[in-house]
Amino acid sequence: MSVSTDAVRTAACELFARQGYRGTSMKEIGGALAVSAPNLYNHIPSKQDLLVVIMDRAMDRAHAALDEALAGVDDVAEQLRRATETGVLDFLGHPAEITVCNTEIRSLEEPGRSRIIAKRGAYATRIRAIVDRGCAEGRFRTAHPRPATFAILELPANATAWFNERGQLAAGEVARIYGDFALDIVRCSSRRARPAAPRT
Amino acid sequence: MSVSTDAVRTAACELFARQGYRGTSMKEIGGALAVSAPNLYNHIPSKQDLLVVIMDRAMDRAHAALDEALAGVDDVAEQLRRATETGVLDFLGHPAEITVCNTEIRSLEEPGRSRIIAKRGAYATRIRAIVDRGCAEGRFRTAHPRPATFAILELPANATAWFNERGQLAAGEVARIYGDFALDIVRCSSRRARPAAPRT
DNA sequence: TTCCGGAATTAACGTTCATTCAGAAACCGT
DNA sequence: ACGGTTTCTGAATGAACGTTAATTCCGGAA
Repeated sequence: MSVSTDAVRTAACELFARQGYRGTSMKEIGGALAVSAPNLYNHIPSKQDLLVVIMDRAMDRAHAALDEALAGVDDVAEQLRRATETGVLDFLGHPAEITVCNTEIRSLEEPGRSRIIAKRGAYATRIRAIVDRGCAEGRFRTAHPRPATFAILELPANATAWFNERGQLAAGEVARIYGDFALDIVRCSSRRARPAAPRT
Repeated sequence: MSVSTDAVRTAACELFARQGYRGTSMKEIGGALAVSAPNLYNHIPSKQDLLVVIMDRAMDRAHAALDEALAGVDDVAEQLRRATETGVLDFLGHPAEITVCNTEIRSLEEPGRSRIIAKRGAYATRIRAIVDRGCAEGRFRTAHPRPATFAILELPANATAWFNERGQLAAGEVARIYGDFALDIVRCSSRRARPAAPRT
């Protein structure tokens, strides 16, 4: 059976996440697929392209997940909760991609770099808009929407960092906990009641 | 004037933060000091040693800053606030060191790696102890002290990430805002009143 | 059976890198 | 002005890297 383009990207993503882009050689990526390094070039144009495509897809997936999470939701507190929960679930479900996104932006070369940074910025802007609306509507009482937005944007990455150290919590519970953190950070006044999670 | 060991470390730290450890060559480090690459070896034993010492010192400084911040403070909420504020101020004051600490652990080789990871773990344990005590005393009402601790540990790094994008806020204000975030996250019931900061 | 195209390999190229070494240059107390 | 020490450089080394080239292998279509 032959090596597929996606298999190369998956193996590369795993190695990039663990060792970094520059710390991973084409030989290692090939080795993960029991294949020689030059053979990879039958399936992908370059090492840099691997990185760009991995990040591009992860960003698109994050945007799509946010679209779906917000569809039909009007309450701004519920929007923020869903956005955060979706982010956490997306991150927990694709830890390697996310690690690469968070640590290898500096390994990107133009023109991919600008495009991916723009996508990341667009995501931040969408979250920021929710926070601002919550403040405008008086639902969020924080006096610092900008720092709060940045803190919230980092929550999913934070969940990824320690999740699975021990397997005590299910992903859904983690997502709910972090959704609460987000509402705590903006000082949401009235939030919808949720069933209590077990103490962790 | 001759190149000092500390000057090499400072220049290396700046470059490591911007380009990554593997993405920075000894020639570049020398170039930053207007000096040849081989000459660096008259002042430092190896490139890896640069990374280890940078991280080691940053960790020691963080521990010392926490010592000082907690000295003579008994109230657990005030402890958490001071710990967070001190962390933010330390990070904002040494952004390059912190960036290196947060992104280049994977570039560490043994035996330095284990030692530095242990120091990082000890710091996390100290913060965790504060959160646990606050919960035990009933001051913190969060049902999830473990995730809360991890979220709080990331706050200083988060502040560093966006600080100075525009110079609107002074470091002290940022520290106070993040101190509030920490208390929000653990759901601290009664917190000491603070003068209001300007809206951001 | 023949033939073609993709998948794979080995060899090789040019580059970059960390590090070593031998010696030049600069500095300093005398 | 001198001798010794420190500081520095250019040349060189061996290894690793991304990538290209030439070639072999194999499965399926004609």
